[in-house]
Amino acid sequence: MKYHHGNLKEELISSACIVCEADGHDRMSLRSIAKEAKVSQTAPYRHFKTKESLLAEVSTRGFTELKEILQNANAKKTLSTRDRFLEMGQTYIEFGLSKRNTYDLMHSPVIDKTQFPELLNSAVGAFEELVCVLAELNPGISAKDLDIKCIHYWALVHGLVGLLRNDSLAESEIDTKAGNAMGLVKSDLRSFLISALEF
Amino acid sequence: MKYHHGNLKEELISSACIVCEADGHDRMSLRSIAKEAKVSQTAPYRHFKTKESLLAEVSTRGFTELKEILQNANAKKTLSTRDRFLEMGQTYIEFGLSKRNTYDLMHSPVIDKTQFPELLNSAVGAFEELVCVLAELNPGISAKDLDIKCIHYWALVHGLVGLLRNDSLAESEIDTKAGNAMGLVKSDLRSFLISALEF
DNA sequence: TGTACATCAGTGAACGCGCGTTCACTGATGTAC
DNA sequence: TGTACATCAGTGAACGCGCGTTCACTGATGTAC
Repeated sequence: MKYHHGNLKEELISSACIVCEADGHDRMSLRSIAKEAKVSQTAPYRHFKTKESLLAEVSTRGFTELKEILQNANAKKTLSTRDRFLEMGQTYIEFGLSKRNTYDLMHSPVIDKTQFPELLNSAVGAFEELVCVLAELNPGISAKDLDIKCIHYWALVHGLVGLLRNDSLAESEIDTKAGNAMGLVKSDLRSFLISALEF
Repeated sequence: MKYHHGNLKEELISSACIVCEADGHDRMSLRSIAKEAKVSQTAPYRHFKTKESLLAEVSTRGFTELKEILQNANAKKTLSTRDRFLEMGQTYIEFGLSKRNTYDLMHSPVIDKTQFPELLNSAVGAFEELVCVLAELNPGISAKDLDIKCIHYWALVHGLVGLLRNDSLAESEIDTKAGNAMGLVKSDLRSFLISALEF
């Protein structure tokens, strides 16, 4: 099933991922994606009804990748549950820092997740990886307490990504408490996680 | 020192705050701010060199307000230190949820904080309110451990704001674990904070 | 197998829009004598 | 106190730009007979 280009739909999605990470989801244009894919600016409309539906694909890819790397971290069965949990936290934060613009898109309200079931599924999938390891780490925990723990640690790593990305504080020339503390955390993320996760 | 309008600079800043919260910082335009202030679209240029410098003022106001409400929460001297800390956490989260677009601007990279010292100061001011209460709550703690605790709790509430705002998960029609857990936390924020803050 | 036709992926020009910013201006306010 | 002038806040038209999307098209591919 090859027409002209071959597989432009796929090509457009990966171009969109590249452009999103390069320019940021609020500055990326459909035109720049088309250019990246080396097709005319109207070609995407053969495969995506709107710009939003293409962005939804980018977001879905992001969540799918996040889920996979979390699974990989949790799959290191030579490690203790505790160490796998730590590994997942670190993995999550590194993802958020290295793919910051994609991470932003994933958490941006510009895409209405309820209109893209596949996107919602991939987002929930990443969350459930956290549920698994926390259930293993806390045997016999009630469902409600497990839920609360999940949100707790999710909020912690999500928030940390947000703070660490804020270079103006982290790398502030001004010698402030906030700047100092941020540098401390950034330079030894693992130690921070250990103390924050209260082991 | 009243010309024509009187105090257009102030008026523009408060109009900008209104428009920012209404439209979101990435969708607000200088033109709409001018319209809100009932002046021509070029009038702002008499008081602000660029759009960015006006946005910096909005962000500064946000941090200043945040600092003030945190101070107010911490000033309720009839409460125990623990309860004041809880109060501050709740206050922070409620601010993030009720002024979500302003909160976004405050954490957005569109404004280079290092170019607006007053903005940086106000941001650091809010942070220092957290330092105060945590120092009081943990007498004799080392400076380094205090820093780490600050980042820890700041990340927690910051992350929670991010998650709770994500309505597609929180109010998801689909009956997912993530949706359930989020609803649980949202409906009783205080209980969640108590368990998350590990008292 | 060859031909006529239908389908459909990709093109290039054009649309209308909102934006930040510039510019020459007007007219009110402040000031020097 | 009155007048002439300088200052400067706010105006309205215009600029150039990039954007999402539409449209009529072209030309390659697939299909029926």
